[in-house]
Amino acid sequence: MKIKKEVTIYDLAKELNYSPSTISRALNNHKSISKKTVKLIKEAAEEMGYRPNNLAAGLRSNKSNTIGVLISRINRPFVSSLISGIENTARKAGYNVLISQSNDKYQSEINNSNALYDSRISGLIVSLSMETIDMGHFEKFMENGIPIVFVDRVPSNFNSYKVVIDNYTAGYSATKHLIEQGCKRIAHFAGAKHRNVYLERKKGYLDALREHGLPIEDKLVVNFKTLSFDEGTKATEKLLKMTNPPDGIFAANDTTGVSAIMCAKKLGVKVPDQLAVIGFNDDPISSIVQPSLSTVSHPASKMGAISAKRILEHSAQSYDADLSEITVLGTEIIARGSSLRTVKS
Amino acid sequence: MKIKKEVTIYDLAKELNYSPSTISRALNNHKSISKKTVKLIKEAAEEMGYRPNNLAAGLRSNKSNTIGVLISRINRPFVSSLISGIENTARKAGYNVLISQSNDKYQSEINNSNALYDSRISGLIVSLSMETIDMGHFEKFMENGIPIVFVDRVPSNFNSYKVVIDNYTAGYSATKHLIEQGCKRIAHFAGAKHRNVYLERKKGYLDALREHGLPIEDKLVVNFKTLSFDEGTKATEKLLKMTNPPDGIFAANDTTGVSAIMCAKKLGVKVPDQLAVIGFNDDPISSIVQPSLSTVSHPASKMGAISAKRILEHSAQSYDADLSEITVLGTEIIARGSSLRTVKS
DNA sequence: ATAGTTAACGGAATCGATTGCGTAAATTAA
DNA sequence: TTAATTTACGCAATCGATTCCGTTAACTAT
Repeated sequence: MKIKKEVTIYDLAKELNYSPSTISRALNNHKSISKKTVKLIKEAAEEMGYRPNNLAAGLRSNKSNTIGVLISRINRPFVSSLISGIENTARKAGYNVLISQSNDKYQSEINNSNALYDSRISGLIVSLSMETIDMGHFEKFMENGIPIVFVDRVPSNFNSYKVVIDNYTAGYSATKHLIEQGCKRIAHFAGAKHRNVYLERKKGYLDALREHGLPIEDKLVVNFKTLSFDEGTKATEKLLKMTNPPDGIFAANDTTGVSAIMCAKKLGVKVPDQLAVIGFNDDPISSIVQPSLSTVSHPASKMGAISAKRILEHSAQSYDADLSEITVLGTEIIARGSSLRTVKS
Repeated sequence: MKIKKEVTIYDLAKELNYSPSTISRALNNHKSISKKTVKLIKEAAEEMGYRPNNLAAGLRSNKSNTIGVLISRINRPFVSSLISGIENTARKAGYNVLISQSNDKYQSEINNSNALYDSRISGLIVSLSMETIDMGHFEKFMENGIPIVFVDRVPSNFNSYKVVIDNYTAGYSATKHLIEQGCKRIAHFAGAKHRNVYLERKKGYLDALREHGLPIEDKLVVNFKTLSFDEGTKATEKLLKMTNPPDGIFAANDTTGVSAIMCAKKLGVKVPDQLAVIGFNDDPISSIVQPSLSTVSHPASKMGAISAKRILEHSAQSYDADLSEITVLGTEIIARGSSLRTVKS
């Protein structure tokens, strides 16, 4: 296989009897080059198969036009939609997207953040790993003026762009919804305490109970490690076999919400009449399970688009931007069969 | 915000009284630098916060250590698992992953392939868009020695690495499975004819019917445009309202398979006894729907890992590699409630 | 007609690594 | 002890753009 030599602006310069500077300017629509020349050069570039070298351009101009994404794992509905939103808006602006998954491991997050840094990304979009507490590995980005947008799973002790939903209100509303359906003893499937999303959903749950005069029982709050299906099944079994089982569950994600429904059905517990369930995220499985799982909408793609836009805006302006801008998106309760009771008990 | 000047190998050279070449070699574990010096330099680099500049290194060495991925859309279970597999193996080898989604549009695929090319990726992994027929936009990669791995949705008229499953056998086995369950009139939900995956599944379906002496009816083969849930629902409705409805459906993906189950239930058609259904992919929804959807396993993550490995191997060897290597992975029929009949009719 | 602008382009340094070639010192072989 | 290697590094070109400063010619204003 013969490997062709690539066409550079020097080749174009020689061919057209212009200097490389003029070629470069023409290709970038610099105003000091006449329209005629620009047209001529662009046509020749096209014809000769010229393709810019981003490595060279990035090295010199110190702009890679690349957004780095640091997430836990890609193959989950929320995350893949998030990335889809990022990629679509980045692409429209001519930016590339570099991805890396930490698999929820702290050390991987550090390594990956370094790898992305080494590629001199224009900005970083991060959803923290489950384990991450220390933020030291993000400081070099700030020091070098590379904007970071934390999305969904954000830190509380680090000042930077953030794009989140109102997890507290969502948790409150989800719980309130169950209360309105007549639930008196509502359990909660909670995630890692140090991750804002789970902490706030739990706070919303607790406050909703309090404000509606319902008792808070420690035994009804299950702390999950990974919020997996199996973990959800076990927790549900344990709850339903209590002498005084709950009549409602607010699960911090849809996976465990669905597991609760399926487990309850297997145990002969009627959903929603004996046990009402609401999840979180609006994953595809939530509308497939029978009865379909009530849930909280999570604008994943939109959050991705906004995050990317923050980076693009930041790159566009040379002056010092306000790095502490926080975007809070609203959510909606999606009431489905798993919680809508015909006769309220 | 003060922006720090980045530390380069020149800074290290000055600080340690070595030449930049020695610094570079030491950092890359070049054998001609003594162990002592390597250790000294690496420690100083660490301490001074040195981070390599991939743009500079890539420009000079003509290796970006980056894999480009070109897929239709990320937020689908198969694709996100595929990318997850790619990313994990690429990362282990110190490679970055650039992603781009065509949204199944031909022109976007062209634009994205150019964008990836401009970043001088070390290799490209492609799952073709629904629309793509012409392969011209991939030629410049071949001409410049950049390996392409086509995965899942591959071209028939382009010679390059390919990683696929045996769609024909999978289609044959899925259909045979329905036949073994007693189905006599089996419908097929088929995808775009020019995409290998759908074409071959259909071929397998047709041959299975033929070899088992079942008639082939045009009306039972539904050609889908996007294989979406709504499309599946409509098709199922139409089929079930025929005077002589099918007693089995082999759907080319799980989404339409699930839609068939749900539609049948709504119309009062018993699954699997009156209508047995099998899908394709083993998406999460397939094990959630009731009855759970029989399907064909699709080793998405493994295919991603293998694809990435092809690129890594190709980059490692300087000699001309055999570009036409095709990897065919096996699949398994996952028999679940939607097709397993207690009493075979 | 002359000075002052503007338009259109060229020269050359620069970004931060990598690497072929050269060389002095240290080590080994004979 | 001397020649032959080997070890451990330095020099300087190079990758392919971008961009700060000119410079020339055409044009405009007075």
